[in-house]
Amino acid sequence: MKKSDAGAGEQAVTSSGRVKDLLRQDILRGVLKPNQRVTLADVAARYGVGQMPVRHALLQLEGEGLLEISAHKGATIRRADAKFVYDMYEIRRVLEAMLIGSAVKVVRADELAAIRKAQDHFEAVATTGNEAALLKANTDFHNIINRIGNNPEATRYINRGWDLIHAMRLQFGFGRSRVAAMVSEHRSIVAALEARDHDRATSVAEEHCRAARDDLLARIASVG
Amino acid sequence: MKKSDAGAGEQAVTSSGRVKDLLRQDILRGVLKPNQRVTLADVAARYGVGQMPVRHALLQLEGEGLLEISAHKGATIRRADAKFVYDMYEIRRVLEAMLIGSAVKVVRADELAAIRKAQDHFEAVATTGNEAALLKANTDFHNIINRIGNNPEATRYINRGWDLIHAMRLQFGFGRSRVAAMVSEHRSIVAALEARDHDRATSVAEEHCRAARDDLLARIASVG
DNA sequence: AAGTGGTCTAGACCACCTT
DNA sequence: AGGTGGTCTAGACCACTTA
Repeated sequence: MKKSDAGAGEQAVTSSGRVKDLLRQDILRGVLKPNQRVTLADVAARYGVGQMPVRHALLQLEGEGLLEISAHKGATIRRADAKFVYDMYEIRRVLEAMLIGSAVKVVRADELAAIRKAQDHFEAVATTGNEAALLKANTDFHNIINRIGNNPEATRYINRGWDLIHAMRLQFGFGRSRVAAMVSEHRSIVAALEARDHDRATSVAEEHCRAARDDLLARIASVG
Repeated sequence: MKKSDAGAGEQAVTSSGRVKDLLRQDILRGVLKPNQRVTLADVAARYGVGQMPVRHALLQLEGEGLLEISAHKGATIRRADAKFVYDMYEIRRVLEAMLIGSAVKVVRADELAAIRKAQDHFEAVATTGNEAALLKANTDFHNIINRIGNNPEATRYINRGWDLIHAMRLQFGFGRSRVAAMVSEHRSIVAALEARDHDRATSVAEEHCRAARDDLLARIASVG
């Protein structure tokens, strides 16, 4: 973990970095809704900075796929419809399958322990009903496995733009039995990794992804 | 095709858009080499604009994965080693397999005709030995198929950052028999699509990608 | 035809890396 | 401490959108 990284979790040292993180949070928490316009003056006034750092932040968030900018017309939060959700989960499905397929061949005992620990934490959070914490624990679990897959580009792609999906998940919540299913699917993933069973690991990971996708799409459809 | 798009091929209407395209070309043609620092003052002077449009262009290119920016330290062209090439081709392999798997189920007769036409053009260019034109014809061929896969996000991801790979390909060239193999592999892809054979289409596409990867890696290794 | 809002220039400021 | 070079402010300019 380099110190100079101004990534999502770390402390931003520039104004534009701070604005970027604040905007990301606003998107995640639904303060900024899909399809909404974002003007330089508004954001600059809200956060007490000039327009330039805001513009830099917007350009970077555009690169992450969270919003769209067109010349002389400004930025709008990317609108995320059912097709977008479906497409994003399909990408995640094949990339995670690829990564777990690589991971299963090289995973070490201490890495398996870290995965199990993340899963224990996930199961603990699952009993609390705190969906924001659950989302984070789930992300952590998958990121550990993905990183062992040893393809940093793919790991980046998987998380790119995913904040939009997380925002929808926070808005629509999980289906009634989905949390319990997640726990059990994660256990299957861990078991497949421990058995170093390549085909089972990839198929279980793909099924996990499809189930998450279908649950979210059902939640979206049921609300309208 | 929207007019307001300031995308790669179209006419950029802003200074930063022009600078972005120029920088992309410079990366592609090897004027800017991997690992090289890119300073605002240099680029601004070279293209006769202020530093701000340059900075905007750099931020956007960072989002495309072509370079890295760290706060107060500036931008460097992303360095692309053998592992990076391998990883990028792995991503392309699984995403293109996914897309052709979708495409084979929905492809229409007129789309098949367009694919065949692109392949005819590719074969015509293949006889000329013009590698830049060959690269473009190859990209066009694959983009047509990918687009039929109807996952715009995935299509975007596939092309994201690929300029770095193209730059290496232009630098190292194709292996002796690679061009002929590309022609024949493309024909297999077209045949699988025409037969609407899902499994054959995905496996042929994956093999095509692996062969391209191994050829480029061999070229890189042989030069040193 | 005016208003809104994005784009660009010039210059001040300041973080980082030398000597 | 000085130099280099990225970051930010203020304001002019101009494209796009109302009426």
